[in-house]
Parts: sequence; structure tokens; C-alpha cells
Amino acid sequence: MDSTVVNLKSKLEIYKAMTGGGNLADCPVRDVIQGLNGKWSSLLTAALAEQPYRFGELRRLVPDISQRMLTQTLHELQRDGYVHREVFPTKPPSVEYSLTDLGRSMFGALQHLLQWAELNHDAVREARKGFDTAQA
Amino acid sequence: MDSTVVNLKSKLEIYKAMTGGGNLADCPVRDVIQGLNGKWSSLLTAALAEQPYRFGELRRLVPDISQRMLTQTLHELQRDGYVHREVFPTKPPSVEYSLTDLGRSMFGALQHLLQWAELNHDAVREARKGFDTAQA
DNA sequence: GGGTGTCGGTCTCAAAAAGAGACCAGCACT
DNA sequence: AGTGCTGGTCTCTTTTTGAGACCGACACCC
Repeated sequence: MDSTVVNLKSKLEIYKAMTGGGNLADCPVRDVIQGLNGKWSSLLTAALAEQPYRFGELRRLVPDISQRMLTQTLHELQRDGYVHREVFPTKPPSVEYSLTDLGRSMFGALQHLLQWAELNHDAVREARKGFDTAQA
Repeated sequence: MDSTVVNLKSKLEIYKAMTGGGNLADCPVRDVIQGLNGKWSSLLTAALAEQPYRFGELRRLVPDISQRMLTQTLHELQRDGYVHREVFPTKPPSVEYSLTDLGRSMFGALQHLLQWAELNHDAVREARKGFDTAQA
């Protein structure tokens, strides 16, 4: 199927889905997106899409995340079913995090946005620069 | 191009792009994604992808956004080059917001994630329910 | 046996962000 | 003169995030 057709066909439907047909407070699409909106969610998902990692490995891999937010974000991702957490009875015990099937499926969709960002970050930077100088 | 091939080919590259090759603090991909991570960014982009809206129309369309966050989010989206803001000299003056070409391009990528959320929100809900009952 | 290190966290406190809602100027209409 | 609409801003409170100290359990070294 041609992707342009997909875009044109579903634009309105997506918007309707996000507004929940009048039931905004309980809209499932916004609810799901909300869980991915966190500052660290996409980065950690991208890391785990590459390969499973242990807690400490993730911490070293993303040095500017606090241990507190790493714990919390992984917990949320696990709760939403994207991430599997497995404890190995080593001494001291080690904990491995990996993507579930649902997580891999979700990352397949997220990936488009990440790729777009990679391709277009210079355009965004440019826009910001122009806007900021226009303001001053 | 087959989308499966795209996934397999770029998984590692995307992660590398997000970690910025060691230059995490200044990573452009994370920088761009960050601007889309706000609570209201994707919803407002989806609304404007449907059609241009005026400030008050958006406020009525999304009743649970505060006026403060609506102003602020639109300002950020404008700064990043996704949204065009036009003031019409009516009395009282009206302000119309619309997507730029860059904004439409970005929405094309974002759309995949929104569609995924629409298709899979029941799986996520299910995962949450299971997790919460397992915790208790 | 005492000191040190690793593991995956939790706890507390300060800073930043978001939400709620009052307030504003300018003009039209009545 | 009073009311309403426009698109905001200002202030205050609550929530979220960040920084960093602390924790138990065990291994390893001496």
C-alpha cells in the first residue's frame, strides 16, 4: 500500500481517535502515547531494541539519566508491557531488561519518528535559530 | 522498499544517533525528539494536521489543556518550525495556527506511532491490568 | 575478620515544570 | 456605561524531575 494514501486516508481518523470522540479524559490513544512521552522512554526503548541490557549497563550507557528516573522509567515501560524484567540469581543478583513482542512492535512505529528526527534535525535547528534571532 | 528490511537495517544506527556517538548532551536527535515529547505536542500537531485552527478553537477542541500550556506548546512548535502563526487584523485580532511543510513532514512520521497506539491500546491496557494485579 | 567493591535499587531534598484560575487591553455591540 | 469576545500573561499551588546520599547482601582480598 502506498504510504501517501495511508496518510491522506487516516489523518482525520487519527485525530478523532486522539480526541476520543468526545471522551477526552478517558481516550485510550492519548493514554498510550502519554506513557511514551516521558523524557527517557524513547531513548531506553531504542537501547533495548538493539539488545537486552542490565540495569547498570543502561546506567553507564545513558550517563545523564539519574538512577531514580532509570528505575522509574523501566518500571513504567514494564507496566505497559513493552519491557520484560528478569532477575538472575547471581551474587549479587543481576537484572536484565529486554523488549517484549509488544515492545518491539511499538518500537517499529516509534522508529519512523526517530528516523525523521535524524534526517531533519538540521532543519529544526535552523528553524529555531531563525525564530530566536527574529524575536531579538 | 520493504519495511522489515528498513527495521533491521537501521535499528543500530538509530540507537547510535540517539546516543549521539558519545556526545550525549548535544545529541541532535534527542534534542528534536525532546520537543515532541511534551504532553500536548502530539495532540495539537494532530489537530493542526487536520486543518488550521485559531487559538480559541484549539482551546475549545481540547478542553483539558490550560490556556497557559496551549500558548506555550504552540510557541514551542512554532519555534521548532512545525507550526505557522498568522495574525489577522480583525477586531478583535484573530490568530490562526497551521502546520508548515516541516510540520506536515514530521506528522507523517509521528502518525505511525499514533496509529500503533490506536491499534494496540487494548494490549497495553491489558498489560497494565495484569501488572497491577500481579503487584498486589 | 575487617575493609572494599558490585549489584540494583530506595529515600530525601531542592529545582523545574505543569495546572488552575484571576487578570489584562482593545474594540464592538447594545 | 456595561457586556462580550479576542489572545494572551501573571501568580500561586501541585506535580514531576534531578542530584545525590544511603541501603543490604554477598564476594574478594589480605
